Amino acid sequence: MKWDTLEEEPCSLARTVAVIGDRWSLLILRECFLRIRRFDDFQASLGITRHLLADRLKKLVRFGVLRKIPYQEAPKRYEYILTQKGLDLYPIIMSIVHWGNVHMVDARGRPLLHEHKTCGKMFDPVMVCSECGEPLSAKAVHVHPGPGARKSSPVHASARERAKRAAESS
Amino acid sequence: MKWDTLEEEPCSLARTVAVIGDRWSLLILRECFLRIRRFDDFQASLGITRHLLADRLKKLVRFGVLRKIPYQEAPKRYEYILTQKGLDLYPIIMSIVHWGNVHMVDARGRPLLHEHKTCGKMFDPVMVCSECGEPLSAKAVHVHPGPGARKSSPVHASARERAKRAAESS
DNA sequence: GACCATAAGTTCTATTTTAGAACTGTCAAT
DNA sequence: ATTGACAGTTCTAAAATAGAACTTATGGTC
Repeated sequence: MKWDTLEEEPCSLARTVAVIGDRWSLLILRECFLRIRRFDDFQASLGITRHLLADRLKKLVRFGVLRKIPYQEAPKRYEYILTQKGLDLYPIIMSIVHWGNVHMVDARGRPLLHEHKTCGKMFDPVMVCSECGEPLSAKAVHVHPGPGARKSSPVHASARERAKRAAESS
Repeated sequence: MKWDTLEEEPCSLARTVAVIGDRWSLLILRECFLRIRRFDDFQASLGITRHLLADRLKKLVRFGVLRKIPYQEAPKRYEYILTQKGLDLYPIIMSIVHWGNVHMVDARGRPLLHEHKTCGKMFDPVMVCSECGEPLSAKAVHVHPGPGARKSSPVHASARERAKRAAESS
């Protein structure tokens, strides 16, 4: 696959993967949410090569997730800060962290705890339905093609047929 | 960085990135949630090379996200289905899809719409606090070191000092 | 019995990406 | 004049990926 065409796929997941779907971007964004803003600080705290860091920051700026803000003239120096589009990635980051908390912790326990300033308590993120407020599970969701759907199904024909037969026989 | 050590980092995000943080894994998992289960079907609907698909499926099985279930003997054939650990990735998938819906759609609109069977309405996913039920934003969350935290801060010293000076001067 | 199709991989080479280290340019402070 | 901070760029070697062909096992067709 050509990764520069992924962002044009008729799939919101694929388009988001074009932005954050490599090994470094999510780690860089984690640092952004932890208030890291400068090139050398990203480099030192992540151990990423400078080459790749420059490349990824450029990509995140191009996608409008980060913005370069000058913090000094002579020599020109910039900080990388999250745009609103970048801040909106927070639910993705939090759901990833939460899955890691549940399924990937070792005996020592969670590396980080999260306090909700609004209510003052330690919390976990929960994903709910915008309409009824109930927690979401994969089985309770049905998918419909939207206005931007591709004509042919993304599902391979033979798989479609098998699914159809299975539905008929049930 | 050696990617095989990422899963041992004292960071739940890094450990999850070890599982899903490459370009193909999330796309493979999208297919799983759309009921794709067989090798050739993954291959045909994604256009991934067979080599890489075999590799990624093996990795997802190793991490306990997918399970191989035999569906025929002679010759032995398997289907790949989501385990509970895999099903628990649903909030990550949904938050990624939602971000793409909001920030990456073109003029034609969303490729997919989601209906919540429980309430019967089209919905968007919302991330809320488990304790008070309020929607979460990055600014309303404060991070504390947990029992599994590393001794030294993940934040580079010079950045820490800058943050300290900034806090004192405010 | 020879031939083709299905399915789930494996093997091969060529290309692309990444790692790791060194280097560049600009300015401030000593 | 020298050193250090900062934000990159440039280089080569190593690793990952793409793309296509091949393998193994079985069942059905001519």
